Amino acid sequence: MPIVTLPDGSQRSFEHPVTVRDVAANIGAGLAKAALAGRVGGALVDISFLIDHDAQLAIVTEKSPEGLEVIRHSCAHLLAHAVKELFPDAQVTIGPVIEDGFYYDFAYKRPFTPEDLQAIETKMQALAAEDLPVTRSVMPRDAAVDFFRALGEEYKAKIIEAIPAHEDLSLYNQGDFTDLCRGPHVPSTGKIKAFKLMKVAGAYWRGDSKNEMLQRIYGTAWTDKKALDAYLHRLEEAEKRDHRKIGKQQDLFHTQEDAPGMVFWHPNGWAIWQVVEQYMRRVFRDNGYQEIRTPQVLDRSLWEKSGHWENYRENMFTTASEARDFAVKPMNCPGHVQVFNQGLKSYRELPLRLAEFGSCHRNEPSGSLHGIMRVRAFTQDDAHIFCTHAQIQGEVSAFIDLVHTVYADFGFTEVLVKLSTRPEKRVGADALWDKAEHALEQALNSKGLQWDLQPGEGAFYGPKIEFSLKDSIGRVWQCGTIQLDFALPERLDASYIGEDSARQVPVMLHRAILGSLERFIGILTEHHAGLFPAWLAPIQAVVLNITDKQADYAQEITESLKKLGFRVKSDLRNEKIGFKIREHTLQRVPYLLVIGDREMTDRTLAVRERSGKDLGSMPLEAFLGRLNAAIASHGLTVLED
RNA sequence: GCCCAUAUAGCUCAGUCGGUAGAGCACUUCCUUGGUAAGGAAGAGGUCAUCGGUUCGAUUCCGAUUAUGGGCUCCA
Repeated sequence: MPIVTLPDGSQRSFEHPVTVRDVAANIGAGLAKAALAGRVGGALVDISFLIDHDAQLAIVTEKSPEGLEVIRHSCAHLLAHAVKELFPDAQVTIGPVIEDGFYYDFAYKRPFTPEDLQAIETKMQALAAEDLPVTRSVMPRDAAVDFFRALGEEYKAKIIEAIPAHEDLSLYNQGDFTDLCRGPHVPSTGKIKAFKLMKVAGAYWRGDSKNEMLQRIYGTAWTDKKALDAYLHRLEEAEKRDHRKIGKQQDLFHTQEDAPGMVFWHPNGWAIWQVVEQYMRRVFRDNGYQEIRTPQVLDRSLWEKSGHWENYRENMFTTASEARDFAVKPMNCPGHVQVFNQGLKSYRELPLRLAEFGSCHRNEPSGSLHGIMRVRAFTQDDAHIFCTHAQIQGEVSAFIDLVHTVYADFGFTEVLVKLSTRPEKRVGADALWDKAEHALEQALNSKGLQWDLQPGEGAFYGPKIEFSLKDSIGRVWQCGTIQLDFALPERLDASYIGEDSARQVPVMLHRAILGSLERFIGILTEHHAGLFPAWLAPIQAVVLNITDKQADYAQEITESLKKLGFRVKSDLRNEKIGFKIREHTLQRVPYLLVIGDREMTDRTLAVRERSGKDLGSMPLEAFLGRLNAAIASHGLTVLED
């Protein structure tokens, strides 16, 4: 005689065991129709699930995040169903829910074409229209292996074989299609109303590059057409702010075949770079770092000593001269240790913080290159802190504050933090790891920060903290990191004289805030959708004359602004003012300074923001006040656009 | 590196069922001196990514290479 407790605390008792569907119907016919699944206790179940004892129950509809997940999962099955109908000899593998949708991996003798995709989607729509009931059944593991093997589904059989023998498995059936699945699923295919297949791509079986390549079909699914359209619209918006597109439009940089994965910075892009670099240089200076510069190319023996030659040789650019092998540096740390090693160091000199805008080259796999976000030549805001074990926590703690300050200055207020601990393959004694992980944890907790633990994800030489920021459209970018290193100082013979006059090996902290400047500028570009705030904008203002009568005055204004250090240019072309305004607005110049006869007579400027807002005429000094305020605020308090 | 797709003017793209190509914008010249998102006219501009094959003939078909894009793997 189950008593069912609903989320609002109300209770209903029943004479017999009841299904989730029964309870929903008992509450109301509308709810019964809307029910997609149930949550009994903590577990998600089908609406056919039988409740035979007292339980907490929530009816899951499309209004809840779980409901949407169930729809997406069922949509993945619908995809597999359609593929099996159209391509009976394709084999199914797995089809999980992912952010915004789902995918399903298939093994098939030939690649799916875009036309296939269209046909599959049409088939899916037909199967959804049939509103086929989705039913669950249970089978012992070995029977399930035989069942799928009989169907010729080798991959599925392999998946099931990996499950312990004593377990029963649930199978879901719709029409002629049956798939192994934990569930739950929607009660019938008609509940899947708004979906679209997005793309087909290769994916390794079990995610291992040694395995064969399967074909993954990506799809998106939503509760209704409106939500689907909104999602597709979001994708379009994201595409509009693609840094590669904006980089071309605003003449920031280019890449070409001769230097894959390496960036040619144009004056506009380099202006942004300089702002970022000079800003970080100041951060270094104000926080006890000393900037250095180390060689680009170093002898092979150094890389052998550091261990890079052994582990990363494939990804290093090498060169040779006079019978010696060299490698272009993929990291700055070995070079920084060389600087540390010059002269005898005392514990009194620690912590020693050495910073470098280190230009590194890594021969990344060709398939992983992406615009300026993933490149082969990049520059980090890199620094290494040499310190004692006792200093670790203090240094990490100060760094956590610094990361947040810097991100806030760039307009990123939401920062996600992750702590990665010892991996299986590692160097250093466990006692050392205990201490190091503890120090990082303490530092995080002392800040009252929310953070996630990633067990086993640390580097082989030490644990690390990673900092990710969220951009204006909610995407997460991992940028900052601080990593403890117990191995490299020892390998490269770094030491200092301790209080006890004995030689000690310092701990080394690798740390970066922005990460790769190339990538960070890409992130900034997409974050701002090309509307760089005044402090970052490559051109901060353009002076426009109405007719060439005002050309001299316009030049004079331009020159005085340039002398004050602003990035300003004039546009004296024989064009109509509307034309010039359109061009520079499209170039996202923050301020347009229009000069006609009136302004020339009054010694003023007519100021227009790129948003189109007319600020009226003002003397140069008044504009300077405004520009300086906008720059100083980093665009964070002066709202525009 | 692996799978799939793509590569045509400075940019965005069309096109050629195999007979060496076209638009808009940009560019140059001329006219226009115009007050807040495109004034007008004329002109110039392409070894159709590279290399090879098929063919009387290839930008088009086939193959390879390179790069780019979307994924997968990787990211010290």
